[in-house]
Amino acid sequence: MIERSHLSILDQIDKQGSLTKAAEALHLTQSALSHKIGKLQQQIGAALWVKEGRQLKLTPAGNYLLKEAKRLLPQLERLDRRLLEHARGELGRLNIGMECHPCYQWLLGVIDPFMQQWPGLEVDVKQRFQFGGMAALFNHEIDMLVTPDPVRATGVTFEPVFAYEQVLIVSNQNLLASKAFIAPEDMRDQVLYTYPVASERLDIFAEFLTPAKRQPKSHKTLEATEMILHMVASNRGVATLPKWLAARYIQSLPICALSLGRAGIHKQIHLGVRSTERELPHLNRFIEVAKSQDTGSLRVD
Amino acid sequence: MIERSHLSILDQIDKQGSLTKAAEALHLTQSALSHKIGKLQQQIGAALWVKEGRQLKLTPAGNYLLKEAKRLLPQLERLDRRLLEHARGELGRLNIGMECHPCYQWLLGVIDPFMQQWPGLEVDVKQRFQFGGMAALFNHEIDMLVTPDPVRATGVTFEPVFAYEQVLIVSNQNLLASKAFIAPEDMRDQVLYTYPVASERLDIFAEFLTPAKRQPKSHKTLEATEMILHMVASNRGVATLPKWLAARYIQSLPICALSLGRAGIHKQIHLGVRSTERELPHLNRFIEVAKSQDTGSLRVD
DNA sequence: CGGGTTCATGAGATTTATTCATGGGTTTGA
DNA sequence: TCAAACCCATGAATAAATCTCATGAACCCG
Repeated sequence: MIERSHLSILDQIDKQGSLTKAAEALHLTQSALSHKIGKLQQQIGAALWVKEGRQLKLTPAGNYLLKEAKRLLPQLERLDRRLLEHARGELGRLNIGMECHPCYQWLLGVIDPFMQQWPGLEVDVKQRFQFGGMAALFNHEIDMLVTPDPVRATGVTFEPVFAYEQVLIVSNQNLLASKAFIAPEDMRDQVLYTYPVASERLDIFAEFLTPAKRQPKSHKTLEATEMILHMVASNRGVATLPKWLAARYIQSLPICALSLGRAGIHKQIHLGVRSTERELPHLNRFIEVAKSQDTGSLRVD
Repeated sequence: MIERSHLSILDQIDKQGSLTKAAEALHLTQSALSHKIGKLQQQIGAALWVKEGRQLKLTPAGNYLLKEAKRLLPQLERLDRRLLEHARGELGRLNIGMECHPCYQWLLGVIDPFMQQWPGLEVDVKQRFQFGGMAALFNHEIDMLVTPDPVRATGVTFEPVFAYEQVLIVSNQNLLASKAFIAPEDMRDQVLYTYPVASERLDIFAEFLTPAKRQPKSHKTLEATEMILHMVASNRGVATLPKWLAARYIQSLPICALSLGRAGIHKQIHLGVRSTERELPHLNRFIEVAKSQDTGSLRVD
């Protein structure tokens, strides 16, 4: 029976590079740890390490166990933290994951009214996932996924909550600024700024440039929305944003928004939850609040 | 720090219904277990059970922990089993999951040549998943998912390996047997037999009947392909099958196969793996073998 | 109200884990 | 090439934990 402590040992020996240092990290003597791993290997009937020089090197079985340790330990650590929250009397926590950068602005507008309606529930938002948002949902790392690209898979349920148009923002100085809408070939001479995301997951590529077999002059990435806007405002490039978000900046910056193609790129933000939890009252309420925001102040287009 | 043994305790008290019986199941005395849970609760600083009458009842925190236990324990048990396989010197195991009933016949034709090319690797096929095939893939319950409905999500990669047409099989006595192809309204008077799967996941509904707003006279489900064929042969209903699979039975049974719509419903079996493992030699090889089967003896249409 | 059942508790016995002390192998560099 | 530094293994002694036994209190049901 593999225990959590065994997984920690594998992990620490890997992290620290030697049994002696791992022992220290685990608040044990070198001897204690040596005894422990000896017993562990005896118990499972296979070597997990072999001595290579004076170092320990993983066997295939050890490698497998280490991989699983790195997958399972974070889940157990999360368990500890959430149990601590229960002990502190917190009602619970809603962990939200996001797979779309600009959704953050929208999400904030949903979280505020929700938290007022459901006081005591902690809300947390995560944006980075080792194995992607879907894996995080299945692993219970998050309870709800915010994404414009829902997935049809058993075990999760997605619900559209907010429709928006994805537009190109360009400097007023830019020659494109006078156009009624953008054609794929217009991008040929443009520097495109986006968030650092694989280009297959960027709508302007997936739904606009790639089908027309076009490319921008170059493609640069920036983390912060403000930086991207700054680059566009100074006419060093163009970028895509949701129209409602672009609208907030158009008044204060010398930029304008243009549809991508005559029809424009139309997207919907979806909220995904595990199907077994779809009817949980707080999740249900959150989705309702999110939908009602749709017609609220954010709806600028 | 929650240990595996703690999770087992939660699980057993839930399963057995009382601390005393759980103690027995865990090969402990009632006293030992009582001490253990006392200490556990002290350690995490929150009650997990309250005494209700002479029984124990879970608190919200306990309920949360139980839910996580039921999710994590199977993963740890799988870990034990696979480690045992390593100890026995087995090279490894390829766990394949399937989300489409009739794929089984096809899969067998792929597994055989693969196992010959890769002796020593155990292959196992699972068909039931608590939280769906995608969750099983993310949880490492399986290493490869066979499905006709791939999903675009980060963390997994799907690859088409086999194209087929989904056809309607009807008795030669059936009035439809003489038609060139089936129209949605033809189904109005038919009893449809399918595998027991949610109808949204059945192509004949999702791609044929529902878009045309039609329904069969009734919809019955059966587990076994042979039973379904028997019902069709005796003209008690109709069913859908991949064309290549139907072809195997058409010679020996009084049935015939018809396209659904003029164009027919065309599907592809996809193999999905975790993106991080896409390049693993044995998975790569399996996908190659699966693709090469495409042009092999199974290709009957 | 009494027998049967369930869980809790303290003290002592038992098992398990850890440390201490030591030794042997490997690498490094003067 | 040889000593110093580093790394891991082992056995015996010690410390800590876990478990059992014995017992008691609360509860349910007839």
